[in-house]
Amino acid sequence: MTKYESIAAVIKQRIQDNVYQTGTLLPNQSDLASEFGVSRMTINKAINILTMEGFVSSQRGFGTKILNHPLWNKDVSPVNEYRGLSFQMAEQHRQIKSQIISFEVAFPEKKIQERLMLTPQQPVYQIVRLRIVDDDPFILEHTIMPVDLIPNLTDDILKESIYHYIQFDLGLQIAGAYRNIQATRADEFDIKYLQCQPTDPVLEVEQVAYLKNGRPFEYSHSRNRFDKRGYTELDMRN
Amino acid sequence: MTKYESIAAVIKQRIQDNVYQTGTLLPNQSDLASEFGVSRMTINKAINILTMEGFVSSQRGFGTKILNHPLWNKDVSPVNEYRGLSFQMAEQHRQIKSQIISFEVAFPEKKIQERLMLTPQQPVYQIVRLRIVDDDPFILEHTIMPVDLIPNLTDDILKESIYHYIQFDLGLQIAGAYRNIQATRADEFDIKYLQCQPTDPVLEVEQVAYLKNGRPFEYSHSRNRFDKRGYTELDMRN
DNA sequence: CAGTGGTCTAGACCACGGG
DNA sequence: CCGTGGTCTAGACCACTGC
Repeated sequence: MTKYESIAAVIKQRIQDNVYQTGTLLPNQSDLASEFGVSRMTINKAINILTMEGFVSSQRGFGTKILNHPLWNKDVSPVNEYRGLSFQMAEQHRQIKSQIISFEVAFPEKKIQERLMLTPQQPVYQIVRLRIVDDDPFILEHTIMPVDLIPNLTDDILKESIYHYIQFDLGLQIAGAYRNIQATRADEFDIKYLQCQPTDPVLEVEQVAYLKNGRPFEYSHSRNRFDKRGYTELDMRN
Repeated sequence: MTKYESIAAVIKQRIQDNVYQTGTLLPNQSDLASEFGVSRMTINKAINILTMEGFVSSQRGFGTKILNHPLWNKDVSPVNEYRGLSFQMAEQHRQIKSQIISFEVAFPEKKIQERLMLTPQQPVYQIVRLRIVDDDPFILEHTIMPVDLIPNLTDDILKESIYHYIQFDLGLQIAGAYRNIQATRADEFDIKYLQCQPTDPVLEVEQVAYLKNGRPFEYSHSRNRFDKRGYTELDMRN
């Protein structure tokens, strides 16, 4: 934990505790620097985090205003998506189960070779999992990962969290992801496993996720029941 | 344009011109600092931008690797969403027309009062526009904005770009937006104006956009034809 | 005008990855 | 071990806001 992260956490707590009230201004950066015994650049970095997370908004020549946060009750940590669904649900005290529908190894198709930067000879896992939250089918996930990057994947890991395995057991660092979100019609798979009607829409999230070393490690399609789950984001800038 | 923004632009250009090649490492930050005649912190800030935009990925103790960018041909500028659809389409040399379906002023409903932080007595515009790209119906936008924040809105502005008017004519600064993306069924409006079938899915983006001064200035629902438009994002971290 | 945040510097120390 | 990027400092200048 760096200094600016700790300071951001303290200020966030003060906002939540109404020590700093919504609609008012934060103390100026110099005063905060004195209070925390750090340089102003460090305060500036802390405030940048809070800006990205949507808690405050700064204006040169004016000050830093505390915003009425649209997602107070939800998770807005900067690592949001990369802890996987398991973590998110645990935070909301919801029970998640994963049913493995298929788990195979094969050589990648052309499209996958391109997306994951693979040769035709590099095998991939092909995983289909049904994520069940509080006993209701929620998301049908089709995941493809290179075997050489993610070795020794087992049923036990798939039933828990792949992301936990990648980050904590393999020690790999995740850089980010590219996503495309579409609405589509339910297909036979969705009808069977998500228990959709044939005329139901489905929210489809296509994702390619990358490691810090530059290699894509996951290509996935998440098919979400339209009445159970949306996709929420907070997009704030400096 | 700040120094770190210019430097980021130069480095990005070198990547595009293959002066720095995909998969190799960038020169180290000290060398770049010498070359550009700036301090290393400035180089660091420039590289942060490139990281957020998905061009490079840094690892402490190793270096900064140039990534195979998933969106080379698309717009990844950091102000992506805030220039509005008009600007995006102009960049792709596509023709956009806006048909005004309704444009009224009214007192806000309860839900809108909450979302836009208004009293029941503060009037709002209620705008419905059909965005037509290359002569095909594309998006049906329901937009609500407070009259006091966005004065003197006219038909002419609505046919062009509201975002341009807000930023350039009114001089307001946009902080960001909260979005929720859902798949839904087509309703009568969609069928009539987007020329959907009754069984077609629709991609719905609900958005609340904020100014830097903390006031929400827009509540909107964009209903996108499922076969014409998805929602794409690049989500990279440090 | 005084006060604010945004940027920038020239150093420094440290954590980490690789040989 | 060395070289890397990440952080941090104590200042400085500037652009902008509001009065």
